[in-house]
Amino acid sequence: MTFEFVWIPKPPAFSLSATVSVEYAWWEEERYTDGVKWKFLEHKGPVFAPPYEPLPSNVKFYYDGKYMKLSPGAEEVATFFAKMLDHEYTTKDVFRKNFFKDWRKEMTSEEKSKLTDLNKCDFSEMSEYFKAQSEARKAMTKEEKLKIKMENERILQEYGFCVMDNHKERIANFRIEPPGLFRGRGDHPKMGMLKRRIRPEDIIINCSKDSKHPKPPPGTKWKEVRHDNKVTWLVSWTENIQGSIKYIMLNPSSRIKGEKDWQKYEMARRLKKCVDRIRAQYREDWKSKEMRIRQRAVALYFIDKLALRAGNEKEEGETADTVGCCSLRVEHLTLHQEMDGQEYVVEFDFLGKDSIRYYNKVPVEKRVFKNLQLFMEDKEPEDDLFDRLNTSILNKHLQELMDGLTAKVFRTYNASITLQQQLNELTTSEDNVPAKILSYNRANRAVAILCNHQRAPPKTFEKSMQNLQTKIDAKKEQLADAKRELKSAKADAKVRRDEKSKKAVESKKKAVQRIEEQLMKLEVQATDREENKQIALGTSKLNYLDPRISVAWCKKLGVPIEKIYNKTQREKFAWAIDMAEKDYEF
DNA sequence: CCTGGGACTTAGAAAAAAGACA
DNA sequence: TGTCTTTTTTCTAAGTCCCAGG
Repeated sequence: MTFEFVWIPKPPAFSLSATVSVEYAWWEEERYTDGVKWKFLEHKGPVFAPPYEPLPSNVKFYYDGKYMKLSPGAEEVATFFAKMLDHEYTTKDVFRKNFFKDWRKEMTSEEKSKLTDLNKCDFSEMSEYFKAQSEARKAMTKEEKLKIKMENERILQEYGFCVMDNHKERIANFRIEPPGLFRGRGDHPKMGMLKRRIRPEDIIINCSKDSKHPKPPPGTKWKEVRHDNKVTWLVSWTENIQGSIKYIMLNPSSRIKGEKDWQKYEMARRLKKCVDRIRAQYREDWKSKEMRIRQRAVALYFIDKLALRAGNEKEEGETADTVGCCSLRVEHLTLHQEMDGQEYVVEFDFLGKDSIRYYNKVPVEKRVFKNLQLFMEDKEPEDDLFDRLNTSILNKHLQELMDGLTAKVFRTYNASITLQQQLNELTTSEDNVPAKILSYNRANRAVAILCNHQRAPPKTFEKSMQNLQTKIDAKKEQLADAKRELKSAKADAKVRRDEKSKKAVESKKKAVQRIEEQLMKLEVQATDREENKQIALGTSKLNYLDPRISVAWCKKLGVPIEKIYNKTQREKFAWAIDMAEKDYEF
């Protein structure tokens, strides 16, 4: 098994005190069973955001057309806004209002009394300055770029790894989030608020007692150093926008993340074994005389059939207004007794996680339809559809149906089983490799559609499609030429009847074949890209599809694993690549 | 039961790096 | 060898789910 990290040849400036090996197969070792996550943990702490560098004096800020020198604190916050000036965010009312309110808190009392209207603030010189800086960065010489790269590599080597139980592991996010303006997604009531700078005094360090504790920067102190081996994080701090805790944790390639990921798929496979029983049960429950049981059963049906998320309650006004299954409101669905020749159609239209729109028209069984009518009766649009249900009730029920079962397991299960089925349906061993990969992507796509993984169509999508079409046209012409040449070579060979012309025919034939193959590849690529316009495959690949299904498929059909997983993905799924044989079944 | 905090997974956008192309 | 395009990596927000304490 190869399990590679990128090592630079020179030794790091600092070495962790334990003796460790990097290459190891954690999946061959024994696991903790008692909630203990590790016995030894040593790391160097976080990397803080670079301190603020004041603007050069020739970069000016104007208020109401007049130059104004800002105090360092106010200037820093102003630069956050200036850096986003080209972004749509800065045109939004809520963003501007929140920003201005927080900016004023950083101003001196003099500034506060002068700067009273954001519309009169002119950040354009700052904005130009930052654009020029980023241009300058692009235009740096090779040597300068290399120097920066080396420095980053050094920091990675020093801070990017930790030792957990005899093994050196990669840390995922060892850099503290820099200060800036909060960018929520969708209609977020807090967009534009100032995300404050994190100092050592805000930081809680978690490591083992017997490790070399990380040192805070000179002249500073950590908030706390604790030794909690029931959790996996190395560093935490409380963020000021929502008041939630942020963590530094390990990379997906690490043992601690990998084991959990593996477990997740094993849980989904357990669901596979009893899903028929559970489905029969909730169908029975549609008829229950108890409203709460009916609601629970219909919600579970949606979660199973449509792969909806559980839908926890959210605090109103604190976040964007989004919902999942249990938090659906009456206004999010429309019932159609009959639609497009189908009976009992439910039209869903709501914003889900990340304010991604879920829009779907689904024919449902009569009993479900009737239940929905009942749930919606005498309710206002903004009322909860499932007023007798929440995620806690639902999960408690699921727990009783199968040990460890929760709502999200259905998403994992349905995603993985769909991939497996689609791969079986779409691929044949006779196909060539590009055709197999197109089929794989289509199977992956079916899952992404099920899970509603969308992306904004790339800004350059149309152009990139056109470019590809141009290539295809050129290739077609090239093919026509090659065919013509082949024809004349054949005619020539017929007249001459010598070895040389025969050989010429053969080589022309080969050329035609090669070009045909290239053309096919381009056409497949075009199809793939077109179908992928608004669909994001990455999320399902990384979080929902049992990697062993993909590994087995590759092994069975002779597709190199690199065609399916890039380097990062291969690192994350090293366990599956090592374990799964071609006959693996989810 | 209900609430809030805590720990962890999942998510798309944006930035950076790599690759293709002129 | 720079320039444009595509892929990969980084970033951090936004979910899920569990648990403690009232």
